[in-house]
This record gives sequence, C-alpha cells and structure tokens, in this order.
Amino acid sequence: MVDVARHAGVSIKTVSRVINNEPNVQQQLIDRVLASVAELGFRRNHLARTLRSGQSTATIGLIIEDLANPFYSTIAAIAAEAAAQHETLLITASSEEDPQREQQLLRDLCSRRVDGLLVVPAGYDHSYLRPEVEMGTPVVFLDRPAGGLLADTVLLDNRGGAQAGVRRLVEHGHRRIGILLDSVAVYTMRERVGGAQEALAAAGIGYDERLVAEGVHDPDTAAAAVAGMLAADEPPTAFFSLNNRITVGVLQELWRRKSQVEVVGFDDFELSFLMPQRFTVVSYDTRQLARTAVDLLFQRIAGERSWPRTVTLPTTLVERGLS
Amino acid sequence: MVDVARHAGVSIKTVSRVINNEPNVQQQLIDRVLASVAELGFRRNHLARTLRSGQSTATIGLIIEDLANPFYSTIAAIAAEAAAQHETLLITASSEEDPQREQQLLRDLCSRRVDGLLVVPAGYDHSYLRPEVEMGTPVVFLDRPAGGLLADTVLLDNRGGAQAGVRRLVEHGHRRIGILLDSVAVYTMRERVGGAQEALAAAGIGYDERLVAEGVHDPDTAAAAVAGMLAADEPPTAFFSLNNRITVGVLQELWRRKSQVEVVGFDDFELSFLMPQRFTVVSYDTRQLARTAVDLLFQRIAGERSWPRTVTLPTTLVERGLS
DNA sequence: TTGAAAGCGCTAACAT
DNA sequence: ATGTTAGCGCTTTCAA
Repeated sequence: MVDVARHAGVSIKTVSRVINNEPNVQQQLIDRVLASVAELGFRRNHLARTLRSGQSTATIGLIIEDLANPFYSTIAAIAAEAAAQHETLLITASSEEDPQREQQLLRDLCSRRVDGLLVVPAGYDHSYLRPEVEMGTPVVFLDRPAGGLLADTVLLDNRGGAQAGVRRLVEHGHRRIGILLDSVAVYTMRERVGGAQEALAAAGIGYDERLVAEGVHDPDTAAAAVAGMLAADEPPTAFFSLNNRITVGVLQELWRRKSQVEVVGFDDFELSFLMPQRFTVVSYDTRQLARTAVDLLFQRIAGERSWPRTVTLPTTLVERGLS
Repeated sequence: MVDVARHAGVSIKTVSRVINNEPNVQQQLIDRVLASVAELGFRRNHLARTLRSGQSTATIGLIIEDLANPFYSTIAAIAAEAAAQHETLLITASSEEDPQREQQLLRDLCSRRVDGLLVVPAGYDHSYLRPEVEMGTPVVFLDRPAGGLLADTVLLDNRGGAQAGVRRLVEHGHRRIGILLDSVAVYTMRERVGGAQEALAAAGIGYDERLVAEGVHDPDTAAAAVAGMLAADEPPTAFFSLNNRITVGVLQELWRRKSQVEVVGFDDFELSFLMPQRFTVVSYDTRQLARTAVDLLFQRIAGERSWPRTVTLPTTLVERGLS
C-alpha cells in the first residue's frame, strides 16, 4: 500500500480510502490510485485488515465427519452457498469421528478468529469451547447435540423416525424384524435403536438379541448379516436397517437370493428409486437441516442474542425402488 | 499475549517463546506461562502471527463447481485429508460454473494469502492469476485446463475414454449409436464428444445429427431424449451417455420400456452395480486425480520450482448393473 | 537466558 | 478533502 501511495503520489490513507470506496476523495485521485493499483498488481492483505479493524474475518468454519459422504457434502454445499451470500468464505474440515481431531480443528479455527462455527460433533464434551462462545464466537451444532455446552442445535427426529419405520412393519404383520446398525457409539444410532425398541415394545414384541446385528459398517457386512439371519432357525420376516449404507447391502443380498423380504431403511439416498425391489425409507430433508443451522449461525453472527434454541426436524416414510 | 506476560510476570517475548516451543527458556518460566495461558484462556491469534512472520498462512483454497456433486466432494475430501496431513486448513468454494464468481473467489483467496490454490476452472481465461503465480502462490488446475496461464494441470483422458466406449459398441455390431450429452460449453464434454466422433469416423460410421442429443442436463431430460430417439424412424440400437446423470436417466427409461438396448456411460457412480440392467461405464479414479493434484500443489508449496507439468490419467471400461 | 524495540500491512482516530 | 500517527497481536532483531 505504501508502494501504491508513492507511485500515485498520495498518502497511504488516501489509498486506503480508495480501496474501501470511502467517500470524500477527488475523482482525479481515485483514478490515479486505481491506475497504480492495477499497474503494481496490488491486492489488499485481508489478514492485516482484519487484524487492525478487529472486525469479522468473513470466514466461517464447518466441521463434519467425512466430506466424501453425501450427507455431509450436502451440508457443506448449503453452508458454502449461504456463506457466499454473506460474502464469507468457508473452511471445511473432517473430524473423521475422532474427538481429539475435532478439538484440534476447533482450536485451530478459533485461533484464526472465524466469525462462527458449524459443527457435527464427534466428541461428547465440548466444554472447552465455552471460553470461545463467551468471547462471542457463535457455534451451531447439527445432526448431533453438543456435550457440556449450551448452544444452538439442529437435530433430526431419529427416534420418531425409527418408531415410525418399525410401526410400519408391525402393521404389515411382521413380528420378527431383523435390525441392522452401525455402532451405538454414535448418537444418531443410539436414538434410532432406542426408537425401534420402543416401537417393538409398544407392539408387545420382545427384544430378541439374535435379530439385532451391530457393527455393520459397510454394505458387505450388511449383506453377510442378512445372510446369517436368514439362515437361522427362526429367520426374520422383515429388516429394519439403520442407515443407507446398510440398506444398500441388505437390498443387494435380498436381490441375490431373489427374496422379497420387506425392508425399511433409515436415510434416503440418491438412486433409491432405481433399486431392484420395493422398500421403504425413513426420509428427511438434509438441505433443510443444513439451512436451518446456517441461518441460525448467521443470525448469531449478525448479533442475535436470544437464548440458544434446539430445533428437531421431522422424518417421513417414503416408498422407493422399482416394483 | 500482553495479558499473559503480565499475569506470569515475564516479558511478552518469553510468552512467545513458550507458545512456539522455542528452546532456551527455564522450565520454571515455561510452567508459569503455561499456567497463565490456561487460566486466561489465551489462544494465539494466527492472523497476527502470519502477518508479522510473513510465513505461510497454513491454508489452501479449493474452487470447484458444486460441492454437492459426488465427483467434486470426493476431490474436496482428498484435498481436506492432504491438507490435514500438512497441518493446513482448506477453504472450499463453489464457482457454480460461473467464471465471474470464480474470479471473485480466487481474488478473495489470494487476498487472504493462501499458500496454494486448487482449481477446477469454470472460465476460459486465467491470465489474471499471473501476478499471483509470479508472486509465488502455486496454482494447480484439475479436471480441466487453465486458459492463458501456464500451470500444473491434472486431467482425465476424456477423449480416449469416449473413443474406447464407442469402440466397444461398434465391436458389438452397433452402427446406430445414440449419443447424449450435457453441453459442449464444458471442456470435458467437448473432449468426450470429440472422442466419440473420432471413434465413429474410424469405424466408417457417419455422424448422424438425429442420433445426438445436446442439452441433457438431468436424468429426466435424458429419459425423454431416449424415448424420442427410440420412437424415431431408424432408432439407435445402443446409447452412449456422456455423464453419469444422463446414464441414470437412460437406464430408467430403458427399464420402463423393458428394453435391453446396450448402454455405455461415461463416469462410474456409487450404486452403478445395483442398476436394473447390465451396462458399461467409462471409469476413472477420481481419488487419484485429486491426490495427484494435491501432491503437486504441496510439492510447489514446499518450494519445488520445476517447469509446470500436465498429467493425464487413464480411463477403463467396466461392466456394471445386475444381470 | 531474557527482554526491549521495531515492524508486518492495514485502518481508526485525529490532525490539518 | 487529505495526511499523520498510533496501534491491532504477534514475531524478528538485537541488546543485555
């Protein structure tokens, strides 16, 4: 900026005024400065600007589990879109379900003085964020609640969705329902399992451990689990899958066996309508989840000081697959 | 930092030394400073650090077209992973195929002094980046080449892949091949169309405009285009689809008609193996594309000064779908 | 081993 | 309408 000022024969402050479109500068000087800026290839250092003005960095941070997962990339896309509308950039980072890494990333983002944080939490304790929150950095949690910190949160009705899914199967006369899930270490899975158990209990169906497969992390494991359950003495007459990866494995195994066992799966997915058999998904609006969270965040950034809110979004049952 | 220094009864420089794990500080002072840091909730301002030291911001920028698209989110995930390994954060932004927006975003990222840029270019002219590149900001382009700028570039062999796809159909005896594409405004589409035409010409098959549908932006349009072509006087006996969204529409329409017309589609996709009919995809390794580009970028950031390279990655034909 | 002072590039506050 | 000076929070330089 000093160089530009010298080149244009004005003071550094005048350059600053021109760069920032401040009023009260002669058109003649504006032109001269702009010419020098162009000639010298000057570009304002946004970091220095932020440092001095103490204002916003025009940056928000997003922490998710895995950017390659469509659920999270949808969230990231919505966040990026909203950020762009607020002339803000988005720093995205994956915690990979590792609370240590999550904490490290959040600290790093805070040290860069982001204007706000959007977090799909991996850890159980976020009390370490309290100083930041008290210093005025808004944080919004989504998909899972924070631990040890009062903050805005946007969740899905996992419990209600699972209840509805199981209820649907019960209504169709099923009493032996195979349940497949990833890991109860994850909040959403615990909620979904809880909802499924509640719905079974409400129907007077006892909880049979042989009909529950945990640790199903991918489609192949899901297929194997389905094969195992179907080979048992009293096989299930329907399956309830607790996430879409599992659902895919279940459908694949059923297709292999030309079996038309009824399936309900949590989470919709892009090509569900082209799957080779009819099934039902517990669906929700990922974009709305993200949008709600991002809107909340930008309201906070704009100065909103009301008590932290928790929003829970509904799920619906939808028929999918080719009949 | 001044507060910490006062609280610990040392100079600000000693605090700096402790924070940065510099040697030559008494253990006693280290402990005192660390205690004060913890008590006051001090967090180093990364912006100020960068400003003074003139060193790296430990940030890279990634510009893609649409974060919600699995192709781009895979790239973003790889970039984020590599960034994490280099203790660097990733700013992600979508240009939405808008050259103006792309330029705006790139300027913004440069003004934040990112250490490097990864760009899937939307525009045709990137000469405005030359000053930045000359000032030492490395830029790597991926999936599409830059315009008016010599820079590292990682591409896919779109032309070769399309040739192979058409050749496969010709070998199977097809002479009337319906070709469906998005828009030739996009580099990759131009390359793919070019490759398809070359393969047709090599087989002595004339280019029949009635067998080419442009402007197919989504599965529904693709389905409609397929229906239209099949209803014509001399319908195609096979389809070559130039991206995976189109392929999905084609498969859907063929399934509706219980038609088993042969299909080759560019781009693999996650659930291709569960599609309701056999087809062939022109596949490539998106992760390798991204990894190659990111590795190149971090080599440049580390100081590599060799002549810019262009890498082209191969494609393969793969059978997909349920038989 | 520790500290004082200067300065990174910019803007706020105050002259002129 | 324009310029001067101080200072954001940190690191670098150099002195003690």
